[in-house]
Amino acid sequence: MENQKLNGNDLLAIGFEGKAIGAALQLLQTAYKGKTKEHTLALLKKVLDTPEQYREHPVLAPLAEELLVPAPAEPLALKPDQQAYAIWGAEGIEVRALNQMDIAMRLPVTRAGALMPDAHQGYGLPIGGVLATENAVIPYGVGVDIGCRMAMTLYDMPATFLEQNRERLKGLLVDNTRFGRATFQKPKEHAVIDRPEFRDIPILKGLKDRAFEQLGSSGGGNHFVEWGTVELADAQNEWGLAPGTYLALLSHSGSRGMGAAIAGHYTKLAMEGCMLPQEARHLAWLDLDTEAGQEYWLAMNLAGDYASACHQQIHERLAAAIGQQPLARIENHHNFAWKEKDAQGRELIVHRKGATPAGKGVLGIIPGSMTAPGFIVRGKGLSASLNSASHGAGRTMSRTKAKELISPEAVQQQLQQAGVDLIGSGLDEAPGAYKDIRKVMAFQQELVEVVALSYPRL
DNA sequence: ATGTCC
Repeated sequence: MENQKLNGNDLLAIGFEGKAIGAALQLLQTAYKGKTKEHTLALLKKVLDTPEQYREHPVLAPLAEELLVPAPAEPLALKPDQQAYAIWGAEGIEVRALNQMDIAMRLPVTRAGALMPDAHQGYGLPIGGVLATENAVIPYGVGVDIGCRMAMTLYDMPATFLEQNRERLKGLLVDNTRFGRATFQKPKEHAVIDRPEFRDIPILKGLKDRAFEQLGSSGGGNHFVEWGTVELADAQNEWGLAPGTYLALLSHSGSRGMGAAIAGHYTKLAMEGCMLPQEARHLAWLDLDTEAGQEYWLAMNLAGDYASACHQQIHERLAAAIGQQPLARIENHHNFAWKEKDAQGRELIVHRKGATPAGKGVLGIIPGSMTAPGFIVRGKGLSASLNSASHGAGRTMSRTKAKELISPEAVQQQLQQAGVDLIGSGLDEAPGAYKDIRKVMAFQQELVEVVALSYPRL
């Protein structure tokens, strides 16, 4: 009798919602008829609070199962108006990259952004995009190759050393680097492989063995290791080196399969929990207060340290091979997220996806192409750029288009003209596939000052 | 970018 008065509104009042209301009302049609309303409501409240305890219950199990179904993620709307952001070298940036940045500036978590002069289309955030969010990290705002970076060591070089030792130096590169799917037969130990994250974070457990196998290797795509000469013009340089010409080893690579697997795993998680409109779906974020967000942050940092370890080993092997200690070392990553404070002292998550950190006095390396010079730069700390600069020249055409349009003969001629011995590369990395680095540097004069030029040789 | 599709 009493239960005839118990209706959906009573269930809403104690916190039931959605399909669980129907499931509970259905139960009440057959069970608990002789019980008081108070008794039944108290029981239902207990099921609502701890449904896992009623999974096996003879009567309440169907309701418990309904309560245990995870609620579908709420679709999130983009803000109607995008926040303003600064662009350097806008005339050289493809429309698709601009459109992607416009969408990123409409995310509810976005607080600031900027676009670098080498920008081009990527997944979600464009390459060359910088995005500052509040308490949220976007796995595709970091990119697939987490922690991808540049590293350079400078060596004392008698004027004619490189020219007189081309074949020997080339041989040392072939012997001491690994590209594509090749790895070292016996990888060198490194402390990064013993990090506790590899056992504390489930996804990393399965990635440790391959990470060790790939340690010290470079991968593919635009990754390289090269000998070159550095023309150091700045007498007030950080290393106290005399202006002049130095032998330089320059490397570009990232976190190999490990970073790619982390990016894939957490992007999928983010997209499941953060439903965005189709045009923004790859910008799904993880809240840093959630377990997944904190895990990604730790895994991303480990991938960054792993990428750094690979460069360390590359440079260690080649320093040993030429029997010299480096005079100076420069390193910077350009696919990563950092916790940084803005001008108001507010902590933001700054994603740089193919952008060089350029805080005041911060050194970085911006490579040109296989024939064009790279630039060692010192950041000027411009806040409108979120303390960033480009991470290279930027592509003028897609990889597919480059393979179609560029002839091997044309590349040969460019290499010869620049005095570069190429050990190996695809046409998709040909100089013609990239913008003119000198123009790109001209666009970003207010972001960085040039410390030295680096000329690729072999 | 990526044992280049689980």
